[in-house]
Amino acid sequence: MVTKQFSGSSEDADLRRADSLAREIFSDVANKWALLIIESLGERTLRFSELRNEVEGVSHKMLAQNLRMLERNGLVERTVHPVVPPRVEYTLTEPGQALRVTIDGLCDWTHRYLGHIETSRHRFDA
Amino acid sequence: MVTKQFSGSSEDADLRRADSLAREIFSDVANKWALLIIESLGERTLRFSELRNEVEGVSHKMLAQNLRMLERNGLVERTVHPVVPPRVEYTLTEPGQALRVTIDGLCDWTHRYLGHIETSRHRFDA
DNA sequence: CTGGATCCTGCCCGATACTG
DNA sequence: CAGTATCGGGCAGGATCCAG
Repeated sequence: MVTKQFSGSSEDADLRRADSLAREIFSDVANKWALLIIESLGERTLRFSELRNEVEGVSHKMLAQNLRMLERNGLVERTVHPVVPPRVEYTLTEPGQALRVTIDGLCDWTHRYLGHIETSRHRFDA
Repeated sequence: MVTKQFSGSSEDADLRRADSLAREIFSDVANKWALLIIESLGERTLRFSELRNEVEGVSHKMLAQNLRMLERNGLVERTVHPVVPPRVEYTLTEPGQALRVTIDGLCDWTHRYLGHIETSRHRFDA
């Protein structure tokens, strides 16, 4: 075994670690529910139950799971009001807002090419 | 049973159909492999086996599956050269290129906030 | 109302083998 | 080389129940 690192230097290791982290984040973010949640939040502050209504078709479990994930990554901020019944509010952080901008781009793209895609599908299915 | 439509007019039906189509497209596109494939393609033209090497970690099956899906939606163009062994090349269409631009934004975002996210995770995990 | 924990089902996806 | 079909294990995700 070698004491020194392989191809050389800890910079390579750092780069590899950053890459794997980027991949991880990419996997977290590139999922339907996360994107829809962020898009629904926009610049508003919403409660859990409100989000449940906003994000069409999301289950209780998926919403909770993704919100925790987004909170962990620092994309949403979770504030608990010590009242009964409990009131918990979610809002996008600055990184979250930045991400939302790119998601807006994705939505724009979807609507712009809706027609192209529909006809392309029809042709393909024949 | 009613002969007339519910809330009225076929425009509502059109809107609902467009929405469901948009959701469908969103689900197709908001998936890790599709995004990575599009990003890898960029403005190049690549063969199946080349894509297999480019997109780190993708399986034969997932690559074929996603390529068919992208082709169906008209985001990639598939050209078969009638030689042996067969040579099949993939390239982004104009809608595909447009989508790639927004994905680039996503990648930029990822790298810009890599640090934020890492520290946020660390704090959260405590 | 928020959000865990648990069970259970269906499907995703990897491995493999087979055609052109 | 490119692509499809099949099988099987594992995990995603819905339903439900409970706790604070």
